[in-house]
Amino acid sequence: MAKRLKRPFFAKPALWAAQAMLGKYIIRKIGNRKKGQGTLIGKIVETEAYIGPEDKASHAFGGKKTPRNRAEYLAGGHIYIYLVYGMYWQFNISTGKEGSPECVLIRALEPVAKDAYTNMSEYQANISESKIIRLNSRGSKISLNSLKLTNGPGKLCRWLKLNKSFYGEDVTRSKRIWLTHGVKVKKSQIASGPRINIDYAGPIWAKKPWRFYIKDNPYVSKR
DNA sequence: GTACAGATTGAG
DNA sequence: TCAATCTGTACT
Repeated sequence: MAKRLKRPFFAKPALWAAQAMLGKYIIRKIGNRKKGQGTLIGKIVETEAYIGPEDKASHAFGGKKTPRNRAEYLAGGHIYIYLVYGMYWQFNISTGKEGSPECVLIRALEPVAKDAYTNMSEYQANISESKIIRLNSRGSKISLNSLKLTNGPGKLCRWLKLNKSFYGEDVTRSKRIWLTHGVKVKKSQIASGPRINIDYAGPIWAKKPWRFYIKDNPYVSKR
């Protein structure tokens, strides 16, 4: 069984965790079997780091704490999820120690399917616990060539069926969502650039290269 | 009570 | 380029 990432991993600073999460797998168990749902697995290929009070782009800028963003302050490994533009959920995982409002925004996933592996042992080594991987949106199968289902923060939440009920959930304990070690990503394969759509933070903070992604991965959100 | 803008997306 | 869509937050 693939090992679940534990607290120490998430207790690290957001800038470290945002890069370390690349290549990790998000395992999402969906209880309703009726519609062929079982386990969804996505490899993290794009993230952004929000480092807390001093970061003008952070929801916790200046130490702001409200009912909406309180999950950012939880110990690393808790889910901070919120709605933007009235329709899209944004999936973040808090990092750092309890009381430190850092988090990592998950911006894109590569759906992982059995077919994507070159051999069965590699497949089983990584996701032996899961049974069915169904790449679907709205219950229907999609082909592996469908690159547009998880290449954005709003879209991947739709794919993983995440919503407010996950607010504050602890991914080191949850039975419906967690992370595993996935595949190793070499440092030379990691690219970085400015975070997306945070112009409101002003040029200094908007330019910080705190968006990280796997080079040449086709599932990275398009610029 | 009310105004307002947003860590996006897909269509035109 | 722009509308969709909605709620937490701030301000009257």
